[in-house]
Amino acid sequence: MGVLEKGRLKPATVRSWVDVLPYDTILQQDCIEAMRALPAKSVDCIFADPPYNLQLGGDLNRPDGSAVDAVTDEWDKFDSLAAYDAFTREWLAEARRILKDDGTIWVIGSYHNIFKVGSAIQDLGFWILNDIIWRKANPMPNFKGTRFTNAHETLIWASTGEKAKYTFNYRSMKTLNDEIQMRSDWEFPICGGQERLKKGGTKVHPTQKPEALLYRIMLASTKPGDVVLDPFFGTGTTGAVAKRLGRRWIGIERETAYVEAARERIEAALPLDESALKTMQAPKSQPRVAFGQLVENGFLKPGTVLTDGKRRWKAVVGADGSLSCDGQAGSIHKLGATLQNAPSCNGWTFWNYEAADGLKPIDAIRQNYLLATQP
Amino acid sequence: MGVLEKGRLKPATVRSWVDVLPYDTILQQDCIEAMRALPAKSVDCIFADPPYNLQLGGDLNRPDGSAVDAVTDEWDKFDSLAAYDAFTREWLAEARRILKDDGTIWVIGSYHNIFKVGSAIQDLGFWILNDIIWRKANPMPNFKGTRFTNAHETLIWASTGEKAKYTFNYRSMKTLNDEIQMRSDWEFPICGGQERLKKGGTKVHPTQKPEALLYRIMLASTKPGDVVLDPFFGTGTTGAVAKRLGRRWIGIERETAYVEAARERIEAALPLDESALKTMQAPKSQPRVAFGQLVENGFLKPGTVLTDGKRRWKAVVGADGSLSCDGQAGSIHKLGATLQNAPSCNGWTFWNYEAADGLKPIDAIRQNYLLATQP
DNA sequence: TTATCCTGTGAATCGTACG
DNA sequence: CCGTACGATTCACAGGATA
Repeated sequence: MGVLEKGRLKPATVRSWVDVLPYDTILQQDCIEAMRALPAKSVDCIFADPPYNLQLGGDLNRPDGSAVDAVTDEWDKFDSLAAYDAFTREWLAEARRILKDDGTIWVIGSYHNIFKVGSAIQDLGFWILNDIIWRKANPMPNFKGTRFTNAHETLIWASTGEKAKYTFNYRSMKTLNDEIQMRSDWEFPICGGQERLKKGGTKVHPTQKPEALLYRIMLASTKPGDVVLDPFFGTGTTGAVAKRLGRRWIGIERETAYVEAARERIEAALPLDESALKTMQAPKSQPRVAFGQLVENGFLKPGTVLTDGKRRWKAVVGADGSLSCDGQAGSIHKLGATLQNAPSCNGWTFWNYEAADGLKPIDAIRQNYLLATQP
Repeated sequence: MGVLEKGRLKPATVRSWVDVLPYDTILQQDCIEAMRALPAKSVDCIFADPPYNLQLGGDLNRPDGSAVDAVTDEWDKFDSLAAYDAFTREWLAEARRILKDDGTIWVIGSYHNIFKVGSAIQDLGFWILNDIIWRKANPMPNFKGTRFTNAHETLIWASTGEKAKYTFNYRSMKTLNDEIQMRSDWEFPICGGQERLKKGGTKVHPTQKPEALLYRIMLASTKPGDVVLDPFFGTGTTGAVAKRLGRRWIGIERETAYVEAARERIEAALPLDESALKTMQAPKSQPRVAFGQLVENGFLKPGTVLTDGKRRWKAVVGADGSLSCDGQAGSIHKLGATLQNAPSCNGWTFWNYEAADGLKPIDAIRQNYLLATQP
C-alpha cells in the first residue's frame, strides 16, 4: 500500500517529489524497505524512535514483590552490538538520502543505543546541532539500588551537513519558554493517563512517547505544510501531533496492532487551537535543593557542627550530607525526627549553625545557595 | 618524574601494584605514553575529561601515526573524525587495562565527542552503568539564536564488563539527595567565582570542571583510600577533590602551565577529617545478624507474637528463631514470602512487634542488638 | 462533595554469599 | 558451575475506593 510506482515519477509530469509522496499515510512495511522506496531529498524532517537494543537479564521485581513489565518485544532483539550497529547505519543512510538538503533529523534513545546512533550520524556526514535531554518528571525508580535512577532520554538533532541550512523557529521556542532561550534540557512527564493508548486495560505499545515532546520538536524545527517522516511509527504520536500542527506526515510501521491503533488515534486528532498550546508547555519545575547540594558546593563544610535551637543535640555534617549524633546518623530530616522521637521533622528549620550573630537555621544557607545559583 | 622503573616491579619485593604506583603525583607526560607505563589492574577509578577540539594538533594522529593537518575541506573532516576516533580508542584501551576488575570509569563530554567516546566504550567491552547529565545552572546562552542553548554535558559511567562488580554508594547518594534516589540528571553551576583558577586576570584552563561534580562522582563510586586516575588532569580538580575526600590520585598532564597551577591548588586543599568522611553505610556492609541471635540473646522472647504492618497475619516466634503462622513455619523471610505469595520478602522490615508507641519493625531490635554488641 | 487512602505502573542493560 | 537462602530495594502520578 502506498508505495510509489516508478511510472509516476517522470520529471516531465511531476513538479516536485512532494506531489507524489504518500502523505498522511502509514506504510505497513519493513522500515528499511519502505525507506528505499521513497525518493531522495523529499522530506523536511525525520523523527525516529528506533529500538533501543535493551539487554535485560532475568525478571525484575519491585520491592513490594510485583513484577516489572519490561520491554521484551521481538523488535528490540538483535544478535549482537555489531548487528545493531549495522542496522542503525543502514536506516540512517536511507534517512540521509531521503532528507532534503535543508531538512533535519531527530533520533531519540537511551544510553543503550544513543552512542551508536550518534557515532553513525557523525560518520554519515550529518552535522549535530544539539543533543537534547528529555528529563522525565516521573521516571521508574531503580528498584535494587544498584545505579542512579535512569531519569532521562537523549535526543540528537542534526542537519544534513556543516554548511546546510535548516529550520529553527527561535522565537517560537523563546515564547514557549516564557521569553527565556529554550535550553537543551526539556522536562516532560512520561506518557500516561488519558494519553496512553490502551486496549483491554493494557498498554498498546510499551514505549509510547508523550505528544508534548513531538509538539516541541515540530514547533522548533518545521514549518506548516512540511513533511515529517517517522520510520518507527509505533502508535503514531508523530502523526497525531503533525496533524494537530498542520504538518504532513508519513509513518512506517510493520506491526498490525500498532498500525490500527495509530490510524484510529490520528483520525480522532483535532487541529490545535491557541488555547491548547499552553497545555503543551512543560510545567515549571520548582528548584528543589537537597541538603547535600550545599555540602557539595562548599556552602557548608563536612565536619561542621549543627545544633537544634535549644542546643540539646550536637550533630556533625558528613561528606555525603548526612548528620551524625551519638552513634546515630541520617539525613537532616531523619535524624531530627529520630532524636525527638517524632514521626517527622523539617531539618531545614530544626538544625542551626553558629553564625557571627548567634544560631541561624540552615535554611538560611539554602536561601543563599538559591540566590547564588538561580538566574 | 614519577614514572615507574621496571626494577621496582619485581614480584618478590612488591606485595601489590598499590605499593609501586606513583600516588598523589602528576605525571607530566603524554597521556597515552604515561598510561602505558602504569601496571594493569592497578587503579580503582578513572575520571577522564578528554579534549574534543579536533584541532589539538599533537593529540591527534592518524592510525598510521601521521599528523592531521588543519581541517578545511570535507575530506579532512572525515579524516579528522576518524583520527579522533582512533585517539579515543587508544587511550580508552589503556584505561581498561589499567582499571581493576571491580573499578569504574567516568568520561565527560559534549555532543561533539561523547557519541564517539560512548561507542568506543561499548566496543571495548566496558559495560555502561549510567549516562549522567550535568545540567548547568548558568550556561552560556546561544548568542546567535540558531540553536537551543547548550545547557548540559554528558558523563558516561561504566564498569569493566557486564558481570563486573563495582562500587556504588547507594545510601550516600540517597542521603545526599534528601532521602530520594539520586537521578541521572545532576544540576551544578559552572565553575566560576573563587573556585575558578586565574592568572593575571585570565582563566588558567578553558574547561575547568566544578569540584562539586568530582565530589559527587567520587562519593558515589569510590571508597576512602581508593586510587583515582585522571589522564587529562588539567588544573587538577580531580586531585584536589580526591585529597579532600581521602582518596589517592594520579594525574597525567603535559602542559607545564596546568601542571604548576594544579600543584599549587592541590597543595592548598585541606583533607576532611575522619569523622566527616564517614558516609552512610549500606546495611549490607554491617555484620550480618541472624534472627535467631536476637532470640538466643534475650532481645526477643520465644512466644512473642509478630505481625505485618497491616496486621493481616500474626506469627509466633519459635525458640529456634523460626516463625509460625496458620500451620506454616519458616524463617522470617521465607514465611513472609509464602504468606504474601511473593517471590521474596525481607522479614526484617515485614514483621513488626508491639512497642509502647505502636508497631515497630523487628529491624529496630536488630539495630539495638548491633549498638549493644558492636564496639 | 471533598479529602484521604490505597493500588497500579512506567524503555531497566537492577544481588550476593555460601555450600 | 549451580542451587539455595539471605535479605535489600521505589518515585511520581493517575485513578479508584473509602471516609
